Amino acid sequence: MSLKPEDFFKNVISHCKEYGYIFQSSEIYDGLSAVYDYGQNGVELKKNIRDYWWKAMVQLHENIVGIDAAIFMHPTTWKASGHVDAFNDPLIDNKDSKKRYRADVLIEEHVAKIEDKINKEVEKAKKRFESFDEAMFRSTNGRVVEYQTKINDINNRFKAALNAGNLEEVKQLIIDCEIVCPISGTRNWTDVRQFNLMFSTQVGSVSEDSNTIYLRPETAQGIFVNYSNVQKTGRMKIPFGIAQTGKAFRNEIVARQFIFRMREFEQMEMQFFVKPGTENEWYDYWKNNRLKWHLSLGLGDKNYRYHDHLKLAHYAKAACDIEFQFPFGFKELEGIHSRSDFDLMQHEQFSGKKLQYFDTDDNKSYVPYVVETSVGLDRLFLSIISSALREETLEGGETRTVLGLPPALAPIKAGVFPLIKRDGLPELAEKIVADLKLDYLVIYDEKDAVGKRYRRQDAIGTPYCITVDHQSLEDHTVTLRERDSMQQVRVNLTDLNRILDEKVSLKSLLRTLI
RNA sequence: GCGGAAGUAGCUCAAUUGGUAGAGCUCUAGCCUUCCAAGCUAGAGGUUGCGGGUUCGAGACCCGUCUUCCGCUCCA
Repeated sequence: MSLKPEDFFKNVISHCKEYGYIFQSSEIYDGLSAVYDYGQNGVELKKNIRDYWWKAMVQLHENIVGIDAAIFMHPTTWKASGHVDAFNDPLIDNKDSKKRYRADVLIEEHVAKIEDKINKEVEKAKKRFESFDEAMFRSTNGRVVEYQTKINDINNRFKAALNAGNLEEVKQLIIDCEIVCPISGTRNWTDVRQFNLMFSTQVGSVSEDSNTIYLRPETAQGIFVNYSNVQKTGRMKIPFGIAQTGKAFRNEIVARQFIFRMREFEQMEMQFFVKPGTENEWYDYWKNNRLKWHLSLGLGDKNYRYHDHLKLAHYAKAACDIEFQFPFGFKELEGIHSRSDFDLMQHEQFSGKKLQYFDTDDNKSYVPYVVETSVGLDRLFLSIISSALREETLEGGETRTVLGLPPALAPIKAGVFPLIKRDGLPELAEKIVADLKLDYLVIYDEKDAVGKRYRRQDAIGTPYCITVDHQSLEDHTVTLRERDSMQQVRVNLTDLNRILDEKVSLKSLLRTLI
């Protein structure tokens, strides 16, 4: 593909729209930013990806079960998880440099500078006096006391402002401290805005107070709060996992790049509960296992890489991403995190319920450690569709647009065509459709020349086309045309089911994982 | 949120300095008959993203707004 990545990405987006994969949300009302709808083909591809993940996780692992937790959860869940506190950043922009800062960070840095000044005074004094009482110096030296008072004032004002949710006061504090933008050097600041990661809504009648609940920003907490339910009712023995797919919602500051970062998106997560001390080996196991799953899609091994996190989130002991080479560069596709016992401990503390596991081998109880695998279904969708789309130049200079989807994931498994629209060919084709549709989503098409029908199916990624001709009426054979090679073979009607089963069923993909 | 670019039929794009909104593909009905986007006939599809303004007249110029793409920023 000689197109620039930027233009190629535009092609992907318009192809998605043109062929019923993805539409912008509420398009007739000018759209809704960073929200997208899946069309008639998109919903099938997405469902197939989800099924493949689910079967690879739940069906192929005897010690993994699934759940489907509600999107609404008790508000305390998000206090326990850290989402309420950790994601309420006050933000401020410098109008000259166009740079955005966290207001709290600006103030903290300012305070740190004053502290530096104090330390310098202390150092100077240390050199000057033989016997030096640092505590005494700090509490009596005029300049140091002045600095310290300033720091205390700033901290007090800042805390009070944050607690009161008074963002104007935060801005005033930045102005009063004469904080300048490190880039532009100016004090030309915008107002401070609070950015909330979580969407909130009200339960019960509208006017009742303090019934605010959140739309979950991750599905994982639904698993953690059900840990005990599943462990007990499923008689699960550690190590075991709980899988879940579902919608999550994040109020991203900038949500862009098509379906890569959306405000409403679907996660596929699996939380694996292990004995403390064994988390590292399980972390490695899932790191390998998940990459193997991705590679099985056949999108090209060089399109994937690991990215180990150096800076870790508050709950994590180790974390890595599996990144994929999207049209706009390598970006996170899946995260594998060693979450320690952080989440279950937090929920124990906030709920007052024991979330422990009695290990019969050791004859003792403990809170299990967790290794998480978390993949974005929409990102996976984008990785697949963007690497599948290609434009080929055929002999004779014609071009054809092909969506080379993994056959097992393709929305429509086969197109069934009568070569011409008479002589009983449509009837036989309809009969084939009636038979195949019990197992697969197939499509009947009799409009236009057969070559055109082949191309139509190529563009939506249908892996096989079955064409009925006059010979079919005599010997019950049809031509089976393969999408990528455009090769045709003559096969018996009675073999169709077996051949499709081999080529396009999820089973064929799942087998590569074992 | 800031800066840049863009928005015309389902898709890809035209439309002279401001002067009747068009083509190809797609789609629908029919003819023809046929293994790789064939041909013919007829038809559908538009308040030029939306709202104001300037003008005798706006797709074009001005203002606002929405959406998308790119860059910055943020990202459990």
